[in-house]
Amino acid sequence: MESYTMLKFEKSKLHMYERKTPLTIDCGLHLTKEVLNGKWKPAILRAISMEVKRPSEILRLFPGVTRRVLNVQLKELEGHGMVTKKTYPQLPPKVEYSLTEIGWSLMPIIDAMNQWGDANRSFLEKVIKQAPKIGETSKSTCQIYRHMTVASKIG
Amino acid sequence: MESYTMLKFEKSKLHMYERKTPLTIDCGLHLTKEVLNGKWKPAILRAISMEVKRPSEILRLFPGVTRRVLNVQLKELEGHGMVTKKTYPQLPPKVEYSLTEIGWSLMPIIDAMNQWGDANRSFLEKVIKQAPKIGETSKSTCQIYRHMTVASKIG
DNA sequence: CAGAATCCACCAGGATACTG
DNA sequence: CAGTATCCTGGTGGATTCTG
Repeated sequence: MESYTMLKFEKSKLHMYERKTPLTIDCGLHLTKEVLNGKWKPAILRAISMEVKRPSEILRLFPGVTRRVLNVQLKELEGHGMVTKKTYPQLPPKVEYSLTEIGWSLMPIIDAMNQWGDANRSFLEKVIKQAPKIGETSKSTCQIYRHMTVASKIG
Repeated sequence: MESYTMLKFEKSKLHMYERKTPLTIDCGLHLTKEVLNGKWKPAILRAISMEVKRPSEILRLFPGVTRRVLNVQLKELEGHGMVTKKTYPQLPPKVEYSLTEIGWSLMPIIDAMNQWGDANRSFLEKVIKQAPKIGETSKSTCQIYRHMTVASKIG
């Protein structure tokens, strides 16, 4: 087609053309994805929403996450206004995170993700294993359900 | 609260308790995240759900995505069973993607993400810009709304 | 227990060019 | 128009160590 020839020889012009309706018509998808961007962010938010709010507790909950990574992601969540951090000036140090209002408003989405994954678990585990590519992520573990049990026992 | 005191002084007990069912209790969150893992995956799914099903159309819709990346992510989505690919053996080649049933079942989540991002756009754009870290991702553009308009005109 | 500082490996994804 | 092959880089997140 001619347009292809154009693309080859008049690339700059076409480029300009494309750029005419250029940018920043971001859809909300990307904003949300940005906030949830991080291997453990949704899980962390979910944990905090279930009263697992101390870093050490969260670490116990997710054996796969490092202290550094947890700190980084918590800091990002805090920077994005999804959680607030409360430090108790005592020894040993004690820190608690809580969801902000907007952080709470994220929970339906996270719950939906969780439910969808659970509902389709067998299928998903199969196809994800089949896929040669990123199938590694499945090594991440999540003990949140267990914690719920434990928590209910504690409570 | 007493539960917290317990958590402090009988930590080891709690710890043991948690560790007893040690691992691989992946929660659905990670499965979902795996499927949606990719800078453009949700947007692509959304596009396909709105009858933007040809690669060239999708490319036009998202100026930020490359052909190669689009192909990769489409292939992953196909591998995960979220979309199916139909190739028309003709010249010029024509390809159409459609959502599978399970792919469709993902749309409520994607829509929710989209709505949440839109509903909190001003706040999110502010805090994401503030955050020194990953604020770059905002350069991604999304013309899906534009396309909707265009599509309605075309249709 | 909380958290910061380094160092580092890996890969997602962008740029480019070519084929059918 | 669709798809592949290379090459390259930036950033995420893992490991380790040290402080308060």
